[in-house]
Amino acid sequence: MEYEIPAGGRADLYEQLARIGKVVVHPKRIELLDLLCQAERSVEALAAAAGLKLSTASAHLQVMRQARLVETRREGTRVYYRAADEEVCRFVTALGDLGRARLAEVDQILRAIGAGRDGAERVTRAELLERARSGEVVVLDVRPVEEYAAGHIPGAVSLPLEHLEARLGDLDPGLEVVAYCRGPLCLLAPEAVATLRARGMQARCLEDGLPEWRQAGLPVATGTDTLGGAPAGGHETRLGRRR
Amino acid sequence: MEYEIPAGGRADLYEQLARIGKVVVHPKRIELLDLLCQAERSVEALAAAAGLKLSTASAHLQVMRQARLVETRREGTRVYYRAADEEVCRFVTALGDLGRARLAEVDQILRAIGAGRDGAERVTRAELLERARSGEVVVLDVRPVEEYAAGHIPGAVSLPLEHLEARLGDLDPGLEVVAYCRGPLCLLAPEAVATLRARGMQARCLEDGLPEWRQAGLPVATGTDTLGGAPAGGHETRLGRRR
DNA sequence: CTCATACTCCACAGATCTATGGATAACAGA
DNA sequence: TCTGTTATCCATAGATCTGTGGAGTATGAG
Repeated sequence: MEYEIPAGGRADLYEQLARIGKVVVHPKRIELLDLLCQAERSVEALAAAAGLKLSTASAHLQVMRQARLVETRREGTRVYYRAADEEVCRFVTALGDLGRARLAEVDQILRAIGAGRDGAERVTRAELLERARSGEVVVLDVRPVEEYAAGHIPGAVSLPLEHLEARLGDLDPGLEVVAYCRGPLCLLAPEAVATLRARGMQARCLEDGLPEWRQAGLPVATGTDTLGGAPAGGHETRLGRRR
Repeated sequence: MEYEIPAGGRADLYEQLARIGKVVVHPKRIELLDLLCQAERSVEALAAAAGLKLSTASAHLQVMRQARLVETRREGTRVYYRAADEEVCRFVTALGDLGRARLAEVDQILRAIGAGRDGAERVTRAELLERARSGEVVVLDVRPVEEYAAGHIPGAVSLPLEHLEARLGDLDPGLEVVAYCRGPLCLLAPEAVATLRARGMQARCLEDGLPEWRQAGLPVATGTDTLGGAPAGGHETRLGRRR
């Protein structure tokens, strides 16, 4: 059921753009797209992450595919979806930015849930680059490991929020921590920072998340060669002292 | 009928963003928003421009207002709508960019209608700035006068496409013309350039349109102090020799 | 070949959206 | 106050969208 090539004039142009609009008219589709901007995932994983039945998730994904915003890759019996293009992530970012700029409710929700910028200034990308080079800070990627593997700030350490408590002792108390997550609408990094500060550690959030980092043209590393969140090889690894 | 403040958690966040999505799910609303990114207009004018009945246009505008993407100003018996924010225009631009990047149909339509980049490279903003400073080119704003009045490139001359033929003689044949319009999805400038070239004149399109110019942080002039498109004060004015 | 897994497709009922004509409201001018 | 203009609101019928369970399909393992 491919889209036929439109015959008419200008009107069709906006009709085509509305195909994209159709994707972001449903909250769950925005959520799915947001997830896909972090890393590719199977339908099952997406359904679980967004709290959807499999058939429903699949249907949503078809809508996104018809708008060409996502593409698929088959691996055995499993189908992996991914954002089709960097431009797609830029669009999702723009949507989030617009939401924060225009909808007071968005800020209210963020604040209510706890993303309150509790007095803490965020670290700018420029500042992080400078301070990371001189080894003054540990950069913590608090997203799930799959997302870290799909792309992360070079030199960042993967430590998913769920494992933070367990590995607190491995963090060098002498170094400041800079945590980042999916972006300004994501609460992982703010929560991590709150936890760390409760223990008296120096910690701040990075402005925005990985997608924005990538969109800024900064380098992104892939793979999970570093110490993962799930302590695989015992606990003798010490975070924040790499080289 | 204001929106109630959401109580729940993360889910509401995407629900809020979907309010914005709701605006761009309908082709006519995208068209209206696109128009409003150029200049404010009355409901009547918008309805006419988009080919809608008054009541239908009003309904669409209400949707856009509930999403806080547009604001209104009353003047006598007439209500003027405008884009609420520069961020709104950025979002519309991002939508268009995504459409051109992902939907082959969009490019096809543009090409079919005649926006074919007929071999002609477009002028970059940087190049225009440089060449305009040395007075080598005439910058032509071929959008309707209202849009020119609402904002234009400083030094640009307003000459709506519909009046181009009539005022061809006023253009200095020795200067190259750079025409611009609403943006990459707009056909006014390409048509103007085609017309000029058919007369053997040197003419090129500017890359993108005024919204992108503004978003690039470049200066924008308002008002219509210059020679308008409708020859008001006779024809003795000669275009392209301003100082 | 058979079975299990991971998806996609389908039919359908309930909800939501759209366009439209006419009623209502706000305002300017006389 | 009365009238004409401009815009919003309302009821409604027809179209489209959503979620769901179950049937159908592709792939891999045994």
